[in-house]
Amino acid sequence: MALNKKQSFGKKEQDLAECSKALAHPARIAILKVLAQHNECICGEIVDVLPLAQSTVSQHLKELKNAGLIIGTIDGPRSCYCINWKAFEKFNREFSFLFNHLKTEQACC
Amino acid sequence: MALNKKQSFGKKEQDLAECSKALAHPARIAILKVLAQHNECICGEIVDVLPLAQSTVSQHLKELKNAGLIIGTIDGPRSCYCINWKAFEKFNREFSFLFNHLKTEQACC
DNA sequence: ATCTTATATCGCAAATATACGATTAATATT
DNA sequence: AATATTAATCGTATATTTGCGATATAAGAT
Repeated sequence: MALNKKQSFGKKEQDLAECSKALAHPARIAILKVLAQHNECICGEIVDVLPLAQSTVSQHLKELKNAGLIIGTIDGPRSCYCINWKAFEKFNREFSFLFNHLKTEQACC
Repeated sequence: MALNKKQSFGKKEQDLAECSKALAHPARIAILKVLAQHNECICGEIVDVLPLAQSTVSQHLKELKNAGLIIGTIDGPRSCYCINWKAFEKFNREFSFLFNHLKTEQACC
């Protein structure tokens, strides 16, 4: 039975995996790309650009928000999203930290 | 129906997502950590360290291998894995490239 | 007050991922 | 040749993700 074994791992491993999971879909990468390219926040424009239904895009946005990778603010009847650069830098740092141990002295393979 | 819409996105988005997906489980992060810490390749030692069955670990290793993040060579009756640093560097480069556009001039949120 | 617009949420179906025990394959050891 | 060891694969159950239409919510326009 696929019981949840994820909790058996350390917090750092879980956090990194969680963050990676948020990036694990081309639609969410595409959303981030759009947000990065526009200096100002966007909302339903993302729906126009992506080949997905509005409800699906909304769900992807929610996942990115939950992972802390984007920030969403309500602006009248519309929502405004933008990238949380601090979270990205943290991700990058954690990522590098974990694998910067023996990069130089690789003995095999 | 959850038809595969992933193919509707660009190759770069798909590749990045694919790579991220490989990192999207704490077990696989843990495996990579073990491989990074040991200068030499490992195999069933990973099974001893992780709280998972042998078959499950084997499956995770396969996914990491398919994503190109690790390299596996057969050494007699045992298998020997190690990190593919080049793939990691490529991932890091792609990742940074995608989000290094407007990091500095953030106007909102 | 009603209508429009923008977005989130719900409910569902299909697809994928996770996990394990059992089995298989391949090599060493006896 | 028979046995033990190591790891991959198969079959299966369960859990999670993906995707959409329909509906709800919330604010602005008429």
